[in-house]
Amino acid sequence: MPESRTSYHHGSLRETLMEVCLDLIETEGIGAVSLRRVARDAGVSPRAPYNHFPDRASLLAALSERGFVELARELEAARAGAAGPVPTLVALVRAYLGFARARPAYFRLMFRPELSESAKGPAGHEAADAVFRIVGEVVESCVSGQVIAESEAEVVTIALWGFGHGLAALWTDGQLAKQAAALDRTADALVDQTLALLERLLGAGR
Amino acid sequence: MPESRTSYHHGSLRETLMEVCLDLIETEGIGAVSLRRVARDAGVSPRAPYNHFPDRASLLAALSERGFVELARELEAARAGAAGPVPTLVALVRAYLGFARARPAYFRLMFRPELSESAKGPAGHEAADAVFRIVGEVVESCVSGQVIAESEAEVVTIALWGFGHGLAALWTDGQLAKQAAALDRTADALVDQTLALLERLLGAGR
DNA sequence: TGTACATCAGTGAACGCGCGTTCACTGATGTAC
DNA sequence: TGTACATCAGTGAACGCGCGTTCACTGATGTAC
Repeated sequence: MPESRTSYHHGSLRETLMEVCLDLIETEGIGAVSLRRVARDAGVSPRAPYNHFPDRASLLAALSERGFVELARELEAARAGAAGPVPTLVALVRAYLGFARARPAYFRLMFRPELSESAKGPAGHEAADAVFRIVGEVVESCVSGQVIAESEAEVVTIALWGFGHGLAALWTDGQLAKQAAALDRTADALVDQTLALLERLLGAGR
Repeated sequence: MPESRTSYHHGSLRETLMEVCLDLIETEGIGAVSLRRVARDAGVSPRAPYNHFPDRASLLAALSERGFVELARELEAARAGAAGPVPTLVALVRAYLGFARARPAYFRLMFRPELSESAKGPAGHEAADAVFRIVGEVVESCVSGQVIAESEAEVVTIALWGFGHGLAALWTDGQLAKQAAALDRTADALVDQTLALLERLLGAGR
């Protein structure tokens, strides 16, 4: 993704490095990410990234944080676009899955503790908390709407998170496609049906 | 974990290398695994592992396969120890979570496609399929027991897998502990309650 | 509007390192007779 | 039971490589006067 550069200065190298890094994670995995490689792919000398990130870990941490911000944004959008407690909850899970599908590199990075956890600054933690808070709030609205018992709110939140996260992980790692093939289905269809099942289950509690 | 060796020959180096590798993954992450490092930790020269594994990828693939075999064994044990369709299904999920908790190194390795998928031989795929087959069979018995509608069997299987896998992943990656702390609970308690919720949900379908 | 100068964001060479893997070798073990 | 020999499973040095990071430098840009 190195757009050919005409001037000595790049203009937006920081941004380019982040994009290149995401591409690299997506196509070759996190193992392939090195600052040198990212620089090379961005068409810049090995030293150049150090003007924007103090070290390799910082680049990954910055991406992880941005991933959480993006995810929070998409969850907010899903919430805004849905009506009623249960549809909103399902929309949230759908958005979580859609994010993992559309941006697998972010998804992989965000939940890989050994690569970013320690390097994650307070901003990163805050972004991650925002995601969980949104889910919590929507579950809360389900409690108000008497779809979920108050005593179960926390555990339902965890269960939903696990459910969405697991499907997302299996999807981005190709496991779902493999099993779907064995069932003569596509992974997409399977996910859709699974979400429908979830909606029925939650609706039954109403 | 290098037991001091007295003889020139190690006796069970292959086994030792695999154990050392698991330890390494658990304590320092997959990124820390190199053949040289594993050899060093096993108290053996850098060349020694090549008498047992043709290359680095083979060691990881062998471990991944063994992980699936172990998981299948534990799921079988859980099935054998439970009575009735729904309790058996819950026992399966519990066993899946227990496996991830007890052997996080295996769990991480097994589902990391970029590290083992391509290198995985037919034996590896077979072991992975066995795991999914067990879950499928138990869901099938739920269909026979009229706990689950036949039309929903496949999608319930996927949903359960996603649920269990997601909780397991969040648990082993420390995410669950983080959120549990925010709720003034332990991750273990949260998982237990979530499994109880699952049991109630499945029971309601009876 | 020009000019001097500070600062920003690049280059390219170099460092030391651990890695995967290979080479030639050797101590220990097993087997045929 | 001994002995010659094949084979197995180690050692240790060496290779070339890409990596993270640093150094000294330089082209481009912004700012004070």
